[in-house]
Formats: sequence, C-alpha cells, structure tokens
Amino acid sequence: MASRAGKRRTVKSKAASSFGPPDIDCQVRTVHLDRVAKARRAALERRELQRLAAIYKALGDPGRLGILMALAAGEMCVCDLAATLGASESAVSHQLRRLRDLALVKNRREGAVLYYSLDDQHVNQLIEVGLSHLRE
Amino acid sequence: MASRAGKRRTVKSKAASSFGPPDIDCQVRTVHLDRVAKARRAALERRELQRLAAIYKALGDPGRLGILMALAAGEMCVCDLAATLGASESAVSHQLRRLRDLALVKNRREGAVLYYSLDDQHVNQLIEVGLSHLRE
DNA sequence: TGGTAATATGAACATATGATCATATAGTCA
DNA sequence: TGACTATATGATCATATGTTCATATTACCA
Repeated sequence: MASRAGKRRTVKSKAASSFGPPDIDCQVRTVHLDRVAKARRAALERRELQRLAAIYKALGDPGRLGILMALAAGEMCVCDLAATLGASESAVSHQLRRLRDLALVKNRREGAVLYYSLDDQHVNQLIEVGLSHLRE
Repeated sequence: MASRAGKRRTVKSKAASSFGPPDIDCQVRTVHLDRVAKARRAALERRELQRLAAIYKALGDPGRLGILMALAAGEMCVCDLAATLGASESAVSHQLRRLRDLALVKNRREGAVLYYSLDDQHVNQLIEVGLSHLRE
C-alpha cells in the first residue's frame, strides 16, 4: 500500500554541520520527495523549533522536573523546594532562574521570601501528558 | 493571606550531592514544613521521575524534536528524515535509536527500508501542548 | 545603622551529550 | 554469491550542562 517507489537522486555533498538549516538540497539520497516536501511545509521555522525544544529541555532534568512537580502542589519558596528535593538552595535557585527565563514559573515576593509557582496551566498539562505516556 | 509564618529549624548538614534522594532531614532551613510534607507525598518516586525526565529530554533537542514533528506528518524512512532536516543519516539514525528506546517512535520494515512513525498519540499531544505554551 | 535571613549570581570544574567518521549488519537484486 | 542500498553502531571529540563554592543583593528587624 501507499505509493511504493520513490524518485531517487544523489545530490551534492555540502558538509552540513549537525541538523542544519533546511536547505532544499541535501547531502543524501532522497527516497520520497513528496513526503520530504510535505514535512518541510509543516515544519516550524528554525527559531521556533529551538524555543520549543528549550522548553522540553527544561523539563528534561530530574532536578527541574522535580521542582515543577512540587510547584504543581502549590507555591513554595526556594527554601521549601530545597528541602523537598534534598538539594542545595543555590542549585535550586539556579534552576529556578532557567525556569523563569522560559516562563515556566513565576514568583511573588512577600518580604524577603519569594514564592514560586507554575506560570500557567500548560505546564501542568505537559506534565500530565508525559505521565500518561509513561504509564500507558 | 494563607498561614503566613512557618516553623523554622536548622538541620544537620549532610553534604547531599546534587538533587538527592528525598531524605526526611535536609541540609537547609525549612520554612513551611506543611508544604514540604505535602509536596513530598505527591512526589514521584526517584525512578519514575528520571524516566519522565528522560522523555522530555528526548524532546529537548532541536534535532530530535524536528524528527518527531516531521513524523507527525506521516511515517518516513531514515533517508527522508535526513533530507527533511538537513542532517546526516548517521546522526538521524543515532537519534532515532534514542527515541525508539524511549518508546517515542516505532518502525516498520519494508524490504531494506525502515519506516518510522510516532509511537502513540501522547507524543502528538506533548508537542501540541508545548506549542500552545510557546504561542500563548 | 548593623546584623541576619532569603535568594541570586559568577566562576570553575567534572560529566553528559551530540555530531562525525569508520565500520558493521541486513536486505535486494542481478 | 557479489555488488549495492539502507540503516545501525562504536569510538572519538568538542561542546553543553549542572553542581558547587564564594560572593553579592535585597529585605527585615532590633
């Protein structure tokens, strides 16, 4: 089923470093030009892809993920998080900064204490979908 | 609002390396014992947290994320993916292996060609939720 | 204003990660 | 079986990442 064969061609080698910008010509043989064209049309632009990847990467560390899941239970200060996760406050603070830069968490000041919480509902959703996959 | 003050105590220093196993005693002052206790109760066990983080980490690389998004448009062989993303087939193959190990993609053989596709619907969901967050 | 608590930040360092190159394996066809 | 295609895999290496230690801020209180 499905159009079996595909056009083939060999294209000039271009010494592309890593996953490069989607030039039309690539250094490898193309088996299904139609599929490639379709996928490229649907592809995100480079910048956006990187920003999206950065979000997942932030969740990709057990330490940061632990922070986010802890915050899913309610807002907490740096100190609470450190205690909860068994990490140093400095390490937690560093990670919180990254999470804040990516708009995954926000904070609220009350005196000398900063209360952190998840930035929006998407973060919860991301975690839940991930868990579903894990436990399927 | 919210019970303002929290019990404080200073606990023995334990030289915990990185985000460690949630021992009850931690090396820092605890401001809100109740919140910490609650968060710990809701926390995943260590193993599960790591497996979940591994899934996000897999999505956290532009190359792999590009592969997954390309596959969201339909199954493709290694060669197609390489052409689509402008990467070497070897690099793609290496990444596909990681994605396969995490059950994010699966493949189907047809002669000498391996057709890859997303393993299940959760992967699509993860991507969509991420995009929502990005574009909010 | 001094002292201390809570958090942030910079530098340094060890480890993890991804790309590349070379090579190995599996399948096809003449 | 031999040549060739498609993909996988191991080793290597440069770079990215996270933790730690030291230090800087910011806020509160006596």
